[in-house]
Amino acid sequence: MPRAATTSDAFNAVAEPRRRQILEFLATHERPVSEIVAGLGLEQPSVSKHLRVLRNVGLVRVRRHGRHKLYHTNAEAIRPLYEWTRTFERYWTHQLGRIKERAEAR
Amino acid sequence: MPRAATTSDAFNAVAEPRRRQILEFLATHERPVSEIVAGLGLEQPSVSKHLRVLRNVGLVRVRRHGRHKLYHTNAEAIRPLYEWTRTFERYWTHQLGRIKERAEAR
DNA sequence: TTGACATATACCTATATGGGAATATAAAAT
DNA sequence: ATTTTATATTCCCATATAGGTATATGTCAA
Repeated sequence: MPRAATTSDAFNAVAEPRRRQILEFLATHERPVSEIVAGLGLEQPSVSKHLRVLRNVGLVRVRRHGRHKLYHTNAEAIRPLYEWTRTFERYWTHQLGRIKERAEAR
Repeated sequence: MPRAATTSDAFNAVAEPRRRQILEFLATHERPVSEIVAGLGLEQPSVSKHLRVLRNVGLVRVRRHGRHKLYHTNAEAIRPLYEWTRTFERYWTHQLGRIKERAEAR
């Protein structure tokens, strides 16, 4: 079985560095594709493809404006990733947690 | 160009659901491979392979104990993911942020 | 309608899977 | 030394890329 599709969930979509860049770039304002191309120095078809993946998992939203399409990051979709990583917070914050953990392991 | 290797960074390693399960399972105590196999209902070779990926990106640590190998999650390696997702926090917490953002977009 | 601009899709290619089965390696037990 | 137990690795296969190039679709302008 091959790896899961990038369109299967936000975790997979975000695994690609360029897509993370795009999400950062679109977090503050909505922007047309051409600005992403110019801003990040990527090929236009490449950007469109990444946007498609991001759109499929709900990480970005679009609206038409004239002949442009304005994309922006939908932060809500990143939240589950945040929540998941956050469940490990206690394990890196308190050294105590680790020491305790090792004691329990015996 | 194919997708980046799962061993390239934590983002890629964590994109696989089973690996996330393993990380959760090994967060509290260290455990031998056999317990992961039994606990998550996966094939042993599959678990070994996932552990290899996780080890390569520093998401888990190992130590020998008799003929067992005890694995445990290295939460520190998850922290960068947490930090990255956290940068989007203001965009989902305050509705204000969004309204402001839309105003700026014009 | 025709042309120019903005995005999206199609097609091709090299590559990295992840699972399953079989086998290899390592270390304790007898 | 041999056997048993615990993990790791190898091989094979179907599949999903991500980039590049060319082309299609969509929308406004003249």
